[in-house]
Amino acid sequence: MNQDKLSLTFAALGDPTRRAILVRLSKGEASVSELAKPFMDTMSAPAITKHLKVLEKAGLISRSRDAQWRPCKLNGEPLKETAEWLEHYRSVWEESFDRLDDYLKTMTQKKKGKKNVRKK
Amino acid sequence: MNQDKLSLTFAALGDPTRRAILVRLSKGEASVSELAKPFMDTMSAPAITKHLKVLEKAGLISRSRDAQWRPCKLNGEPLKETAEWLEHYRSVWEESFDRLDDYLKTMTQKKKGKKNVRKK
DNA sequence: CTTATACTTAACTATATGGTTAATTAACCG
DNA sequence: CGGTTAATTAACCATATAGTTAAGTATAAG
Repeated sequence: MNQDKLSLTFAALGDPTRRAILVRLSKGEASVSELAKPFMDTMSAPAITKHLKVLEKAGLISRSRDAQWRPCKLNGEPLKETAEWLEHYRSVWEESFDRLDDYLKTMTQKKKGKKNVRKK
Repeated sequence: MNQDKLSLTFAALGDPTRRAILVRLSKGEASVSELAKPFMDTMSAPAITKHLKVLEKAGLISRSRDAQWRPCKLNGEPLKETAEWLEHYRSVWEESFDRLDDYLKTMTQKKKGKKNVRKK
């Protein structure tokens, strides 16, 4: 099931219903039925309960109790950690222009053929 | 299978083996066997092939051909998109201190009881 | 006490995921 | 040609995921 925190978070984010729930929660606490409302026509209540469990296991939400309601609130911490993981590789996507540039230079040179890519 | 791009990317990132592969690729192109090396003792070659397919379907890597080798290279674009999705919610984790502050204020007041959270 | 509302649990189903071993394809090397 | 290396495909398996319906729990409200 991939126990590590990052994996749980990324996996939880890998579902559009769950991302939509998080977006809603970023605007403030909400009860389960409030969260379920946009999906009422396409999804049953137990399905939402399950999604909430996934989010809770990933630490993305926490839940309290208010009479028969179980208000959910967003916990940003795991989002922060995934953002930090990605940030570590920002150079990869920012340097893509540079690498395209390198590639074009290599192609227009066309002196010695390939073979300089692999080492093994 | 969750077709949308973001879901595919997040799901692909939800596995530590695949993240390790991406980390390796951020240091430059590599053949499949190079990528497989750190997992040789715990995982078979076909398992790596499958992980690479997941990464490829998410657009995170692209593959070329060099004799019997199939060098993989990282494509940062989807990482950028997931980072942007997360960035949209940066305020959520940055404001957590403020919200804690609010909470403490509310608790020390302790005048009118709860019930101001839910609307439904 | 009964009923309605909010939500969860249980049991089940279908498909996806992550892994395996064995066989296959493809290219190079002597 | 025959062998070796690189990687994929096929067939299979166990478990996880994402959903369902039906039943159960908990609280509020008449």
